[in-house]
Amino acid sequence: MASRGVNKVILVGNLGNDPEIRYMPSGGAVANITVATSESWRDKNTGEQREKTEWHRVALFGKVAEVAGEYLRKGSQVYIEGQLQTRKWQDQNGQERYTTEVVVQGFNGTMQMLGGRQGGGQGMPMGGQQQQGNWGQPQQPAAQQNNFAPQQQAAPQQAPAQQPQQQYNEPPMDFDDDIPF
Amino acid sequence: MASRGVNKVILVGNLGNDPEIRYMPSGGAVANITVATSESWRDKNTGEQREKTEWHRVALFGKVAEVAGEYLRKGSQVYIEGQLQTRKWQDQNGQERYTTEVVVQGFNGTMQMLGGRQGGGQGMPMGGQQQQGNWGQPQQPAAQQNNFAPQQQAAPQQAPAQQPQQQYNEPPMDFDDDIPF
Amino acid sequence: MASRGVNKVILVGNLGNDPEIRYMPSGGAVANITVATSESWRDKNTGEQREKTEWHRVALFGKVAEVAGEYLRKGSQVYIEGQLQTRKWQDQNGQERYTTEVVVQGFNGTMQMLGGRQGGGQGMPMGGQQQQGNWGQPQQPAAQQNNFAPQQQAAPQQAPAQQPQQQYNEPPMDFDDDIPF
Amino acid sequence: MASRGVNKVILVGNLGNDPEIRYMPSGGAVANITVATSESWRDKNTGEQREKTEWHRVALFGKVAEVAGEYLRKGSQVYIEGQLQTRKWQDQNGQERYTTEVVVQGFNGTMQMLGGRQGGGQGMPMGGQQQQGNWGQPQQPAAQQNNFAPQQQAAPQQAPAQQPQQQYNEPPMDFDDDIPF
DNA sequence: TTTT
DNA sequence: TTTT
Repeated sequence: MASRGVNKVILVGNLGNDPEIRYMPSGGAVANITVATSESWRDKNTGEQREKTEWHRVALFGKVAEVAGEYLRKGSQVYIEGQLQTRKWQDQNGQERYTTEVVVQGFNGTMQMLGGRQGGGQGMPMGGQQQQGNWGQPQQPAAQQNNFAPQQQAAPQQAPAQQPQQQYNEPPMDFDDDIPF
Repeated sequence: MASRGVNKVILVGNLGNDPEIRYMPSGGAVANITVATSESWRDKNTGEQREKTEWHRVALFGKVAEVAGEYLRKGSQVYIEGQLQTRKWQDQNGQERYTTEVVVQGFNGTMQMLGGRQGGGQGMPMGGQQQQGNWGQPQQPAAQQNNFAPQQQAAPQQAPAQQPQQQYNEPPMDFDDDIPF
Repeated sequence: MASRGVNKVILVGNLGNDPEIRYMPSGGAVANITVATSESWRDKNTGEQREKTEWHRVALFGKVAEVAGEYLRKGSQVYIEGQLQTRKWQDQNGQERYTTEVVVQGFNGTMQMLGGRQGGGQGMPMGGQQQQGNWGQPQQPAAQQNNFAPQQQAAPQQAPAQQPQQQYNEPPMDFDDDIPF
Repeated sequence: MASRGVNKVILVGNLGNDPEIRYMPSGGAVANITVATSESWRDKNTGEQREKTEWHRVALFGKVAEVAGEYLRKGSQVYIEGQLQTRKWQDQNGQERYTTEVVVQGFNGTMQMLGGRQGGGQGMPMGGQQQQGNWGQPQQPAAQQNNFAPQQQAAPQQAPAQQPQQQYNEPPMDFDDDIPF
C-alpha cells in the first residue's frame, strides 16, 4: 500500500465498445474497456480543422469492474482515475511484447459514469425507459466467459492487507484480437 | 487545441538513466527519459514485504526537453504531467508494434525537478558546487546521441511557435514570507 | 509562466446555479460558478447511508468564461481543471477576510462540459430542440452587468507573454451576496 | 465511500512552517501544514520578472499526519493529494467565517516527501546524519502544541479503522534495475 | 471502436 | 444551490 512515487492517470472519454467482463479464479471481476479521448485544433499551416483521437486500454478490477459491466456501454462517457501499468507477454512467435494499460483497482483508482442520470433510481443509471445517455440497462453479468458468481467482494477496499496488482496472470486476455493494439 | 475528453498523466518518480536528447529537423528538442514509480505492500498471504517498480517512458518536447537534457540525470526525481499517447511502429520483421508513452509538450504538460532547492542560483538547479540531489551540471546540449528525426512528432498541438516552460531560473523561495493566514 | 511547484485542482460536479458573467474593463470575460461534488458512505456506527456535499467556487477567465456563460446552466455537469487561489478582501466592517477559489485561466486550466451531446452541431451543445442534459441554449451574452463587446480574445492562450492572475482587482465581485460563502 | 463527482487537489510545494500536530479525543493525529506553490512570469508591459506565491492550508489525518509530524519541517518539499473542503466557523465577533483547506485523509489522499532519497535507511527519510533536504529527524510526536480536538473532523469517510499511508520505510531504489524497454 |  |  505504501508507495514511493506517484503514478496517476486521469481520463474523461467515451467507450469504443461494450466492456468485456471476465472473472478470475478467485471470483474477482475484471472489465476491459477502451476509452477514446480526442483533441482538435486548427492547423496553422493549412488553416483547416484537424482532429486526433487517442485510444486507451483500461482494465478495471473488483467491484468497479462489476459496475462497469452492468452500466457501461459503447459510447458511454466515463471519468477514469487509475495507474499506468505495462506488462510483458509473448506473441505467437515467442517474441516479447509490451502492453500498457490504465489499471483501476481498489483505492488506487476510481470510475465515474458521466452524463445522463447515472446511478439513478433503483440502482440503474437511467431510472426508466427513456435512454438519455449511452448507458446500459442493468444486466445479469451473464454473457461472460466463465462465471462462478463473483462472490460479492463489495467492500474489499477496506481490507487491511489487500494484495495489489496481481492481475493479468490468470485469464489469457486474448491480446491477439484485432483491436488496433 | 480544443478537446473533448481529458487525457492526463501525473508521475513523480526517478530517472532510470540519463535523458536521451535528439533534435528534429525543425530544430526542436526531444528528450526521452524513463521514470520509475514504485509501490510496496505487505503480502497478506506470506506476510512479507513486497515491492513493484513500474517504468514509464516519457517523451518531452521543446523547451522542456532542453531543460531535461541539461539538468536531469539518472536518479533525478521529477514531477511529470503529460498525456498518454500510443504510437504504431514496425519492428525488424515488419510487424506492427505499439508503444505507449507519456508525452510532455507545450501547454499540455509540465516537468518539474524535485528535491534540492531547484530554481536556485545561476540557472542551475542546485545553485552551487555541492550536489544535493541527483542533478546534472548544466551542459551544452551537444552530446546528443544521434540526430535523425524521431519517428514521431507526438501531438502537433502547438508546433514550433511554442514557448513555455522556461522555469528553473528563479530565486529561491523565502520561507519567512508572511503567510497570509 | 514558469513555476516552481504544482497547484492543480480537478473537479467533476454539477452547477448549483446558472453562471454569473461579468466583463472586465479590458473586455475579458469572467464567469463565476459554484460546483457541487458529493460523496456518500454508510455510517459504520448507525449503519445508515450518509451523504455530504461540498460546494466549490470556481472562477473562469477569458474564452472559457464565455463558453461557460453560453452553455452552462444550473445542474450542468462539468469537468474543471484549475488552480487554487486565495484572495484577501475587506468585509463591511473593514475586517480582513479570505476567499479560496478554483481559478481556470488560460493554459492553467480547462473546462469540459459533460454528459449530453455537448459541443454538438452548430456550436450549441444539444444540436437540436430536445434537451438531453442540463445545458443552456446558446445565448447572447447579453443579460450581463456591463457589456462592451468581449473583444474576441479567442486565442489569447497562445499569446507569448500573457500576464497571469491579475484578476479580481477589477470588478467588485459582490462577495456580500447571500451565497453560503 | 461512493461518490458522485470528483474533488481532487494536487500540490507540489514547500512548507512555510513546521507542521502543527494535534490529537483528537479518539487518538487520531491531525497535522496542519501550509504549503507554498509559486509561479513567475515576465510582465508583458514592464518586461520585468514577477513572482506570485500561493499559500495552501493542508490538513492531514491519521497515519499520514503522524508521518508529517515526524519528518516534515519548514522548507520541506512535498507532494500532496487531497480534497478541497470548506468549513464554517465563528470568529470572535460571532460572525460566520469560512476556511477552505486541502484535506488528506485515508484513501482519499496521499502525502509524499520529495527530494533526498526518501524512504531510505532506518525509517527516516535521509538514512543518515547529513541533511540533504529540509527534513526533520524523526521525533517523538510529543511536542504537540495543544491538545483540544480540532473543530473539524473533515469527512468521516473511513473514520477510525483507517490504516493506509505507512510509506517511507522501504529500501532505496536501485537504478541499475533492468528497465524493461 | 467512441464522441463532437 | 446541484446531482443521485
